[in-house]
Amino acid sequence: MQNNIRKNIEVKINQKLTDAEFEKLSAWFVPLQLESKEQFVTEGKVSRNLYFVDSGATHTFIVDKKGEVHTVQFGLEGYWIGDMYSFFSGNPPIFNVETLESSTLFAMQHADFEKACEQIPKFEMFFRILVQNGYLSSLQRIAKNFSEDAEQRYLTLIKNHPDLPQRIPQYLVASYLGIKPQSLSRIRQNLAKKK
Amino acid sequence: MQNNIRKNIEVKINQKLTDAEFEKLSAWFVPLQLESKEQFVTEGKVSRNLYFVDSGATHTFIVDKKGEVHTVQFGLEGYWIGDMYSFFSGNPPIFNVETLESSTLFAMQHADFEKACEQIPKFEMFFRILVQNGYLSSLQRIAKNFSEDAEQRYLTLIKNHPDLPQRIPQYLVASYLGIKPQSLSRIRQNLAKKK
DNA sequence: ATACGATCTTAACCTATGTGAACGAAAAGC
DNA sequence: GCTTTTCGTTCACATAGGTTAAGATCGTAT
Repeated sequence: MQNNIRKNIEVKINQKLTDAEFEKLSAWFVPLQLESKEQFVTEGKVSRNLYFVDSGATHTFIVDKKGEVHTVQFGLEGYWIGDMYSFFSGNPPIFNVETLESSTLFAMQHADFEKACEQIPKFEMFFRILVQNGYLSSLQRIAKNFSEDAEQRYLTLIKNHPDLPQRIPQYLVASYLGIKPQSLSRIRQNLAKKK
Repeated sequence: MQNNIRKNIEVKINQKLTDAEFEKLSAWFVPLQLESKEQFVTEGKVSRNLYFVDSGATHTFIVDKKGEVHTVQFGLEGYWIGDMYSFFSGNPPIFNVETLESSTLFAMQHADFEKACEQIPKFEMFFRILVQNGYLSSLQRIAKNFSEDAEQRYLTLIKNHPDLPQRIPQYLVASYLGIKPQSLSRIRQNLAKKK
């Protein structure tokens, strides 16, 4: 059942898990079936869970002072999501996370995460790599946001995730690109004309 | 000599290091005295070192296709810097790092880092926290860059680092804020008028 | 002290994106 | 099936920041 998790971990650490290791891990990942538009992590409400997206889609976002939504990342199949700050500190989260389609997640509680790190060194290694990669890619995203305009960022996004426009409402894609929906609409119009 | 490192680690893990632990660690941190404007990590040239800024200042940056510099982060006293991607993977770095003042750094080689993580669990814990914090703050920065204009970002920056304008050339502050030096100059002019 | 290069300022003009509003289309509720 | 939101498009106009270029300052080397 948690086979996607197994594959995901094995690819990242570039090693196989033994069946014994995987069985232990499996027990700590609780399946969670959600409908579309369910917000399961809310700014301010402690969430000591780490989630694996088995199928479906989510987005992690903040709401600014003007009430505007800014998407920090999308979570598609095979992504690990949640509010790491709340997960580790036990303080209320900084981010919100919501499903965008009906989704199957696996949730791991912080207490079980600690056990997993202690008992399965490969899992600890996996997690270190996960966080490192996330950190690096967010630094690169900061730089890209400064050096590329919205059109280029949009093209890169749909090149990397061709299915995204079909799955995710356009106003959320805009919020990920850091522009308004009308601007994304205009960009798409310009791109259509160019062809 | 490496006392700042000791304090830095102890604060982050919220525990004391024993003298024995600290002595071991000390041996793995090699002091490095650099002049201003020395580039010690260069995009493309493998750098398997992690650096602690004991005194001085550095900036981590990328150069885009147009040859423009984008500062990803400044490293002041007490900051940990370097190209984590190269450090862990052994591949060439994604970022460049350069001193902005004459600086005293401590460098830790990757091989020693591995030993430190194995032999001193508190160090491994420290490093996990360091990377997690970095990841979170970069995600927040992405969101802030979208929700605030350059003037607000500038005000926040100098509020958090009042000494920065005296230490760092303005064109680099601009590159950190994601704007051109002329624009920062204009923003400062507007702020002066407002008062 | 002088001279040169690097940095900062200012200003006029340009462009990408924001704003507000109207409209149509698609989706959701009844 | 009809109605009501929600979402996407388009347009006219506003604005933040980019571009270019000219001077003014500052720093450093000679």
